Amino acid sequence: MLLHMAEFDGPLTSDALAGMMQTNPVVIRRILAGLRKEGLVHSEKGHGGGWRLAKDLESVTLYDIHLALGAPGVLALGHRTEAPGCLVEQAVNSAMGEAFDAAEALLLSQFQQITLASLSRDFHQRLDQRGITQQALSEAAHMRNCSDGDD
Amino acid sequence: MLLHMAEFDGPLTSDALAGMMQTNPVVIRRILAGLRKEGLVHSEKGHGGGWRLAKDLESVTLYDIHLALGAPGVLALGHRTEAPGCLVEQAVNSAMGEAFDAAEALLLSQFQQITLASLSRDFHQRLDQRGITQQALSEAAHMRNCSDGDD
DNA sequence: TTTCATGTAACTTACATTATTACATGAAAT
DNA sequence: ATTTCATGTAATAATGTAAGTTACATGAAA
Repeated sequence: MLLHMAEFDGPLTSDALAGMMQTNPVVIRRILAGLRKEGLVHSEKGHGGGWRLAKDLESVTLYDIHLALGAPGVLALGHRTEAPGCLVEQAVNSAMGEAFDAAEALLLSQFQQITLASLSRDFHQRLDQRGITQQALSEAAHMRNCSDGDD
Repeated sequence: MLLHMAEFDGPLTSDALAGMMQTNPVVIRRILAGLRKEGLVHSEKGHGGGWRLAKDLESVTLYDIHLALGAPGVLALGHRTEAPGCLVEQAVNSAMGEAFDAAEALLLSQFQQITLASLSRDFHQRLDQRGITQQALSEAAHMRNCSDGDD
């Protein structure tokens, strides 16, 4: 979504973004409200209002976004109990916890390497390969980018 | 659950296991049915029936169990669409996919290092630290191990 | 003053997981 | 043989979480 905002010149409304992301405007607002708290986006009310990126593409990583989204759990396999009385469970949690921590650390360290700028470059490369000219970086072009595929 | 079975001398019924795991007997059967297909456990009907480990503790790793459970997704953050038309989404999926694959590979490689035997050793170490004698490795002892804590 | 857009709370829907019920199958004890 | 016990499995219900929706307040520009 941030990349879509990056391509568009001017603010994008929750409605427009909801159309791109195929979801509800309120869902967009909920998500972007979190990102705004971390200074990633900026919003304006009223006529000509909407959402706008607040930072340079080079300075925002997937890790920043992850944190801004509340650092949700990355691993689907979870320990049930935090401090179980069962010693068997303690042993299992201990061993799996180490493995989980290592995997999560690796994932997040990679997130820190992925900037919005790098993703944007990749996106434009794919655009060129598809043979679409750079002329129209308008909302219409965005819509096309998102619906031109096979879905 | 397999470690509980390892400690107990003789077959354990779904009911007994459900008590230990604080869930329903049918849930136990469903799970263990999957493990049985991979040869990890064995079941017997009727009087004196129940569930029993089918393999040596040294020869079973968390990875084996993971596979036997159907190799469920390990990562909670997922791509929505498999082959999206949106080029932005393609770029994001590509970058995140690499990070995910690396993290998952690391986690599973660690699972391969963790055997039931190693977990059992850790468990017995914790038992000793708690000062419980080895004398009673009966079901009663199991129940105590699981309820003696602070939960 | 109207229109547009965000800000939020409250509520509803949808989905996946887990739990439960019910009953069939098979094995051992009586 | 028949009763008892335990798994095997399908069908259904309950639960919890995420997503979607409605409604309305707030603020800004036309």
